[in-house]
This record gives sequence, structure tokens and C-alpha cells, in this order.
Amino acid sequence: MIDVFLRKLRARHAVSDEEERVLRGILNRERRFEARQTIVHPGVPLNESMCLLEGFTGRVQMLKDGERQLLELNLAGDFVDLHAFVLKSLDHALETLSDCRMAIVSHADLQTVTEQHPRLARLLWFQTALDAAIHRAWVTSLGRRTAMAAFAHLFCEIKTRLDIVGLTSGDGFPLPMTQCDLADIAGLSAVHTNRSLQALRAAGLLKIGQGQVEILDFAKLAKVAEFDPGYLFLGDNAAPGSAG
Amino acid sequence: MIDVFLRKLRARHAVSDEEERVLRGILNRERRFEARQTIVHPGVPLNESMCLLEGFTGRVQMLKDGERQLLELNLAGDFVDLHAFVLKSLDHALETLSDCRMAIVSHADLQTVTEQHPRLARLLWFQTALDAAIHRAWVTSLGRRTAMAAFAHLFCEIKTRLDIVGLTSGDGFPLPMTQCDLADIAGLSAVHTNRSLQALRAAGLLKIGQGQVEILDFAKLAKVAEFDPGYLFLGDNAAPGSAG
DNA sequence: CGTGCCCTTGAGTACAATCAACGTTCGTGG
DNA sequence: CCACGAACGTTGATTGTACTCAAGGGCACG
Repeated sequence: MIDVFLRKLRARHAVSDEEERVLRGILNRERRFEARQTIVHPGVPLNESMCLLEGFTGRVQMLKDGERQLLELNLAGDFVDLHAFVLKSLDHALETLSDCRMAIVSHADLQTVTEQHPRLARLLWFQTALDAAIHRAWVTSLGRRTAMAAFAHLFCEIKTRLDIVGLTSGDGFPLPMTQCDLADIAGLSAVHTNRSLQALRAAGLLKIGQGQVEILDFAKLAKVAEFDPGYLFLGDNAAPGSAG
Repeated sequence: MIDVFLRKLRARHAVSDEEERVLRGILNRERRFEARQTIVHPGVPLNESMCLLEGFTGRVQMLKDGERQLLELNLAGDFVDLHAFVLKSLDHALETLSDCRMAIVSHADLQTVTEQHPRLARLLWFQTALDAAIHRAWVTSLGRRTAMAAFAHLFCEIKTRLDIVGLTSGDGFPLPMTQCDLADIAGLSAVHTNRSLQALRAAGLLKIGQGQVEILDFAKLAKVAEFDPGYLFLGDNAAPGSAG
């Protein structure tokens, strides 16, 4: 059931059979959500966390005048509200972007397992540290990249993260979001988002539409974006066993 | 020595005498740095982490054309590269903004302590989750707030975080940064930063200069910024003991 | 065959960048 | 003691990026 989560873990660390068994033991319930639902509200006390098995979700911050900012995109394999294990509630909302399937774990089980398996605790901690690294990459995009470069960076990130869990097909991958969603990621208007995407298409870097993206020239896209995948910690620094 | 770190911890959780003793035991070395030094370089393997005792530091991302983005501001009490304990290196640089004093802990000691004291492990994990929450607030500022509101939010955040560790004097606090640094936080030019600060002054919200900030009307500043301190987890959600 | 959602395009506006210059302060050295 | 330079803050003028407003087209769904 949680194979995709294990794939994400094993992209950075070795996971023993025993550890796998333990994780499968606590992530033993499943829940489904429809697209376009707010599934976690900010400030509400939580006593369980969810691992995304299928679909796409986003962290969202709403502002008073109806403005919306997407804070992170979550893909299958992401433990979407693991940080609630230590924070006890979220500072933001979680929304489904597509129909989703989640594995559920109680914080009580997480507590037991992390106390008995400190190395697993570090692997889980690592996952939340990865989210922070992704946030930092987005800060850089919002602050110092042009609209076109910011989108280029976003698509490089998504492609790389989906590759890890085996959810790309060649150069293509699903992306069930509207241009309004993309605008709320990049902090732009929908109109300007549309024009920036057209610029990427015109430059022959990618195709986008119908909930699908196809990267036509990843190297060039990465250059436009100044994309350095180091922040996703797939390299030697995070070789198997290094956090344990 | 690490009193300021304990004050930060105790703003959110109870810390027992035993836990305090353990933390003092491993954070037992001190190191000093001069202002304007890069003290951690991205991608370099680390086997110890540092807790800021005095001064100001920033996480920094440099781009190829010399552009610079500040990713987070760190104050006394912040465990500036604690995430390196699980990540094993950083995806960004750490720079001192002022002369700084740090307490050092080896990852070996962190591993021993977190394995023997799972509740301390969760309190430390919580600190890194807080950093992520701060990143998200910055994403929102960069994406959807006006320049003036973004700065208002920043000053509300710093004031609140410094209050926690007792480093404000009434409505004022030290902020040893140039307007160029502030520009690199907000993703703006130095010129526009200057004008935005003037707008805040003209509105009677604050005074800023000579490395000092004085908030003249916090309520109004918070309103301009849409500042909701929930993301700093000081409320009932994180009442003493709740993460343990 | 409407209706609504999404994408696209054009025209005018506003916020922020760039370029350039100048004042102030402070530390240094003649 | 004063000349000098460097770093920082401030201001004006111009350019450009991105926003807003408005309208129209394609497509799916009832």
C-alpha cells in the first residue's frame, strides 16, 4: 500500500526489511478525498498524520482579500502533514488538487515507533527537513527569479521529484492544476502566468496542457531556471545510511 | 551559556531539569564569528551543528548573476543548522550579519541524546518545523503581499521572535542589517526598499535606522501586514508538554 | 444547446527596477 | 585637523515588468 512512500525514502536512505515492516504496520489505514477539497484546516488540533499515496495536494495560505498563495506542492510519497506530529496543528491549509488516496497514521503510533526506532525517527525528521528545503527554493524563485525562470524551476522540481517515485513517463508527467493554481504558486496574476507559460513553449522548452507537462529540453530548462537539484538531497551527501 | 536557547524552548514546551542538564551537557563548546562572514557553505558535509547565542545570522542563496536572496533570519536562541543533523549538509549558506557567539554540538552527541531522550528529539524536531513555518510565511509575503506589507510582516515577526527570548526593550529592538539586506529579504531593489520603509515611517508605524527598530503602533502594523502569529506556535496548540 | 470553467488576447495602468546623482557618517591617513 | 574614500541612505527621472480590466474562444457537462 505505501510502496510509493518507501520509494521516496529509499531514494535517499537504505530502509531495512524490519524498518519497512514497522512502517507498513503503522500506516495501515487508507482514506480517499475528492479533488478541490480543503482536507486540513489551519490551527485545528491533529492527532494523526497522512501520507499521500496517489494524487496531488497543495499547502495553501489564504489572505483576507481573497488572494491565495500556494506554499508547497505535494506529490505521491509525500508525508503531507507529518510536521503536525511535532507542531500538533498546521499553520496553513491542505487542499487536494486531484482525487487523492492517503495512508493514515496516529500520532500515538508515530510516538511509539520513533521512540523504539530512533533511526526511523531521523528518516521521518529528514522528510520534514526536505519540505523546508523546498520552501527555501520557492522563496528564491519568488524573490529573485523572473516569472519564466520561476516556472522553469518549478517544472524542473516537479519532474525530479516525480522521477524519484517513478511517476513520470519519459519526459512527461501529469500535473492536474489550472493556470490559476500556477499563478498562486508563482505569486503572479493568471494572465501573466499564461504569458509566461507561452514564453516557455515558444522557447521550445516544454509542452503544457490538459493536465500534462512534457519537458522538451530539460538541460536548457534547468539552465533558464538555474536549477540545482542539490536541495532535494539525492546525491552523495545523503547516501544510504548517512542519516542513520 | 545556552540560556537563550532554553528560553526559546520554554516559550513552547516545558523543559525538565533533567532535560536542561542534558542539553547543557552537549552544547558545551562555544565559538565566535565576526560580522559578514559566510560560516557554513552549501553542500559541505557537516558533523556538528550550531546554536546561536548572541547576534544575528541569515540563510542565504546566491544566484549566478550576483543576485542574493535571504531565506530566513536567525536570532539568538535559534539552532541555525540543526537540520544538518538529518540532512548532513546544507542546501544554502549561513552568513553572520553581526558579530556572533555560537554553542556547538556534535552530531554524535545529538544522536546519543535523541535516542536516549525521545521527547528532546521531538522538541528539536519541532524547532526545525518552526523554521519551515517561517519559510512559509516568507513565501506568502514574497508572493502576495505588497512591499510595504511584506516589511510590516517582517518587523512583526522579528519583534515577536525577539520578545520570546527577551531581547527587545519595550517597543524597540536591535536589527543590525543594511537596507540592501532588507531588499534581499523582500526580493526588491534597495531603492524600492528605501521607499517602502519611508512609507512605513510616514504612516507612523515604526522608526528604523542605526541598526535599531522601534515599533510605534504594533496593532496597526500587524493589520497592514495581516500578521497572524499562529505560525510561530506560541498559543495553546503548543502548550507545555503537548509535543511530548 | 446553454452554461460555466479554463485558456487566451488586447489595451491601459501601476508598481517596482534601473540608472544616476548626491548627502551623511565614519574611519583612515596625510 | 583636514582630506579622502567607502559604505549607507536618499532622491529624481526613466524604463520595464507585471497587474487590471475587458472580451472572446474552446471544451465539457448537464
